[in-house]
Amino acid sequence: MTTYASRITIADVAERAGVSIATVSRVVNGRYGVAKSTNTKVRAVIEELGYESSLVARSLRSVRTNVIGILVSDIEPFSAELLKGAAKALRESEFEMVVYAAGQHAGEGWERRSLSRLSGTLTDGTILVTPTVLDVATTQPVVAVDPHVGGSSLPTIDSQNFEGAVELTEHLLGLGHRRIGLLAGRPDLESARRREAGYRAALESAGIEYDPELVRLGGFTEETAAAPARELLTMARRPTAIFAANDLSAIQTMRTAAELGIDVPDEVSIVGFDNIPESALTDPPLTTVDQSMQALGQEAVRTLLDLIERGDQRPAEPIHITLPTKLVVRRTSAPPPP
Amino acid sequence: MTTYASRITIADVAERAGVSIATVSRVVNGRYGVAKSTNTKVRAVIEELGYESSLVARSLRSVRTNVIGILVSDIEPFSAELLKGAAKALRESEFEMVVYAAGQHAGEGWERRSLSRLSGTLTDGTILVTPTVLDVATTQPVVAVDPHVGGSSLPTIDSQNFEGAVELTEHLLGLGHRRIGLLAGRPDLESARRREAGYRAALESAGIEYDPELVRLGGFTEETAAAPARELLTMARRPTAIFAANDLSAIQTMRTAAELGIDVPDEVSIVGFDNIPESALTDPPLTTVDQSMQALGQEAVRTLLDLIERGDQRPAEPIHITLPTKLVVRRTSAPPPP
DNA sequence: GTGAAAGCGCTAACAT
DNA sequence: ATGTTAGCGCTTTCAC
Repeated sequence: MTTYASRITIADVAERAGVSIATVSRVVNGRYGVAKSTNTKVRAVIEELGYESSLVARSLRSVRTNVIGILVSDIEPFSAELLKGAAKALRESEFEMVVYAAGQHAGEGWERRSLSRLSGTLTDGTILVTPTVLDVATTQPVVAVDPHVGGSSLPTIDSQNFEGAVELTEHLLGLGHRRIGLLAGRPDLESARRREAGYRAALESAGIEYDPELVRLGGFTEETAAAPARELLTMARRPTAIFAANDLSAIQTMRTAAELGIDVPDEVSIVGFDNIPESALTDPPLTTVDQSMQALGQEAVRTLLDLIERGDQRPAEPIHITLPTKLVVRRTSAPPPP
Repeated sequence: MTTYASRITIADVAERAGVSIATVSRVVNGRYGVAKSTNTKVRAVIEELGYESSLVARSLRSVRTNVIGILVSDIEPFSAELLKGAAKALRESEFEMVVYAAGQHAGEGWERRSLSRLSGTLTDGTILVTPTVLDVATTQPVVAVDPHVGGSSLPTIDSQNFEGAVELTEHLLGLGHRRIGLLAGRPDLESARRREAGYRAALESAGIEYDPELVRLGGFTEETAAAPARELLTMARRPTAIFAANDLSAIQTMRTAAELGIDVPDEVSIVGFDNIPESALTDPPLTTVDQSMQALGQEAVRTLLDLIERGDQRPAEPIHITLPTKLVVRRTSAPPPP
């Protein structure tokens, strides 16, 4: 039942080495103007005591920390993939990263709160993942990934949501489907809107009239998708295919279909969007659109580091990078039942 | 080309509200002894200015931050899964989390460095993921997940590596394999050692002599596994099955087999360990052992929060939680060629 | 009920 | 070459 030891500070090192804390700081940061003998002695003490400067205290004082922040509302399949990509991109740099997950504190405007809590200190720049507000007063470079609202002045990275949705819908049309349900995301999310627009555009090109009856709001989570998925699946004239606006809601739709004893894909085709790893694990594996979440993360890091290097200025030109999507045909899509 | 705005601090709020910063601090933290009218006024200004206290500055001063830290050397499939689990467990608490990824700075002893940089400030406690050293002088509660060395005094969460390896090896034996190669992890990693021990124990029970010729060090990464995998696959008398010590090296082995034109599983069975999502995406999907990385994360969070609640003392009894593993038979394992 | 002031660990002038 | 000092933004006594 020992209590925890107290942390070793720069003062401990200074005292032990018989120098001032300023000197220790100089040694730690490799500044010029320290006698070789002093340097050696201080280094020895640092080693002996196992001292490591506190990122927190340091960041409070100095401008540059060589750490970037990635703010997510939660760590789920989408953000986890993105983080893998970000970490990969960071490996080639001198930067480290802190990920801040707001968790259940992620109510409306979590990104603004998290941003003010971390930015301006701790980090040299920040990546906002699927932020819901974008008019953040920033102290530092900020890059938004897949923001929930469009038309931002912030540098933004997203995917070809519209094109992907068109391709996916055309895939269903090509299989012979004419009654295609849409389990849409929330209308306040930009990516959801674009996917819905793609769905409508593809229908229109095929000369099929848009039927609002076949469209339900599914949100982007399993919880919110359950009820509307059930509605779609239990309609008198059931759609022969359902396009769920993301994989999580597609997976939930498959689950609901299973509960109702409806076979996928023989009785109804179900397709998603994102290509999270989990989508390949469903039974049968899900047909979806790959939006390369890792690439989103990599691109966001590259853009941010570039902005940081560039110094304390916003970019002259608005930055808006859109990455390609790709149809991934697996086995939940098939011709409609006769 | 605007420069970035400067951050709004407690002083800005105080000035605007015509009170001292101490009062603002009291309001922010809900302390007693603030007149109702003052409270209202200060809150209004906070709202107006969009002020949010800096986690960094706050943590420097006060003990409790309601934030836990998770230290990983990198974000890859294993740690990403673990983070998902941790985030899930955190949703039921009032805590938020910061993940610190050391990235390329993750040399020997990264966890000690990262720990001193973050702990004692910023966080109320820390989870160390696959740390290589364990004799950390801690200021706060620390929980280790899947540590690389055994026999630690730190609270530890890991999986039944031994039992899982036994079960996996018995699966191969049951299919009729007698020459089973092992692509082992590094001997300095506890989990790798346990898996190897399980492999040997299963062979022994089956009355098969251990053949060091069939064992190669594969490390736990795709890069390090490539060469030894090739050695195993190109031996004069090739093993009929290969047990790779984790999924990443198993996936690399499959890749190498494909390059050599060796069919999996008809000519050689390949199995892994971990059940990362990627393991189900290989062609054919990989037979492996599930170690429920998400559960590791959840359990680590629960243990840590418990320690934090308990106050500033180390637990009286050593904590060591071992989670069950489960064989996942997919399609890379089959009877040996005749 | 509120403000002044000390100080958390550190860096960056400014002295010497 | 080294030390002294002033903060960074915040919380917390201690006065009033």
